[in-house]
Amino acid sequence: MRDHAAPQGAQAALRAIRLLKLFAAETSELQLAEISVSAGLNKTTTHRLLQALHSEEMLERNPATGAYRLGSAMMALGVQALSGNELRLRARPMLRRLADETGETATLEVPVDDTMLILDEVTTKHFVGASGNVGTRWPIHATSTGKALIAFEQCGVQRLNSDLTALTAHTITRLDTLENQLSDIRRRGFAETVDELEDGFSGVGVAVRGGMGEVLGALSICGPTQRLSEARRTQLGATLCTVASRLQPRY
Amino acid sequence: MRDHAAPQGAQAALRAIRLLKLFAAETSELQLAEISVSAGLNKTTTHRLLQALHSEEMLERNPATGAYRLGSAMMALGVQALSGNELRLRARPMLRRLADETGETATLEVPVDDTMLILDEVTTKHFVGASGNVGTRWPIHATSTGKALIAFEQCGVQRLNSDLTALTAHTITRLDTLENQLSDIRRRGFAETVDELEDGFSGVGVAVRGGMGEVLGALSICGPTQRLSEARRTQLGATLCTVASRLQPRY
DNA sequence: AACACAATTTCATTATATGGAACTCTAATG
DNA sequence: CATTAGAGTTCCATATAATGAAATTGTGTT
Repeated sequence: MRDHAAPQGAQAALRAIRLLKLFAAETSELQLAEISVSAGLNKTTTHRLLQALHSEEMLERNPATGAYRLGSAMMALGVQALSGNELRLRARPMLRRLADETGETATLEVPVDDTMLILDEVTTKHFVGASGNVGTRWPIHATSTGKALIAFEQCGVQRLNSDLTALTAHTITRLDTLENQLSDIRRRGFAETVDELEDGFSGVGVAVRGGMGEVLGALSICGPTQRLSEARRTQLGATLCTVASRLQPRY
Repeated sequence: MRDHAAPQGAQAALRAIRLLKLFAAETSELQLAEISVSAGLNKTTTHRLLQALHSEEMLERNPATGAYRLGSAMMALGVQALSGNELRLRARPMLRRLADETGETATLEVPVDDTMLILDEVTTKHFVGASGNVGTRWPIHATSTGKALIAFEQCGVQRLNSDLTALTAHTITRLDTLENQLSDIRRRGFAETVDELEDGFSGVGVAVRGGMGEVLGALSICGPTQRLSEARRTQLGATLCTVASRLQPRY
């Protein structure tokens, strides 16, 4: 993506993929006309690409309304992507321990465009399985994980547009303000979010690397701002850095 | 797909999608050369399409080997597809009841090309959550769910090639033999597999429909052949037909 | 019946996709 | 060290496939 630009000569393929991504939003069903507008593509072209996606079961259609939604092939590939994700498997026991030791919520997240996708989450309230936020996505600029990621990822900042959406009164909405934080994050090794994603919600995040040092995602510990004082956040940051470095494979 | 042919004028998009589908198999990482061969595409073309998929994070690369694997965007879309799937949500309580009442394993499955993807599964051994087979795919021709599906789905048989892979000595390997079963399945309302997928494993499956009668997937009850006598399978078939019809939304 | 808007189809033009060939990179071998 | 093999990447001319304007069909509402 940002460190690998889209190639010349694959416009149609890219357009199809970008159509698919429209369905990653909360709205599960979309009609041709709205898709065409959202994608900024001619209706005929959109129609043709949707038919291609439909013919391969990446999208299916609601027969009552004709609207498109993600299909069974998408499910199969998604499940395969998740179950093949080594990081997720390796991180689970560590997440659980983090949640135990801190009494807060621990998450593993990976970047998707300008968001962070929660891959796994362990809270102290339920130790059983994935909890409610797995699969949700949150803006990079408002999350500790997102900030940690772009601080360490090559060309990470390029994931963001110049206008950052305000989620609370505390959200950083200027790219240059955010960029000013990055060297500090790099120095300390962790990033923070304080009432930026949601009022009363704070978190600490660190980047997670693969065996060759490449940034794969991020870990976080998060909870009510009330409980996450600055001193505590610093402590949690140090804990997370230790865990992240243990999570990195050695070659 | 089979009832909707691939359009003219979307060759590149289709090729990209078909490359993605190569990663649905068990092998999680693939290199350019093998992908090119598997896809039957020129290496340059393959490379370009892979770059497109990579730039959108549908695929990511192992930096040590350069090999491609499914990426974070695939995970996000897959999770979205699963969580948006109404059938899965509606079927869960029924699956649990089925497993309780029968003492066997109950599954919900949807078709992906010539396979059935297990979307949900409840066994009597663990009532807690998804068990080990969710996300796995099995050949349509050897599963009760697959047979039930193609019996009722428009142009369902077109999902299959003329040569059906033998998994056991009992697997049906001729398309015409399988086609001969379909009218019987339609008459009875359910389909069976007996030692066809795996020796000692049998199942009963029924098609599941949406509100306009369109075939969405299938339900099954399965277990050791020893326990699933013909008489019992008939009984289970009737039970499944009742459940399937309760599962169908009414408009 | 008329109207509005959704979806689908047609077809001429040309932009984009294609693939052969060359090049670069990396690892293994003599 | 030089050579070889095979992986990945880049270049570029050509023609194929993609594009989109316009027309047609389908559906629901008044």
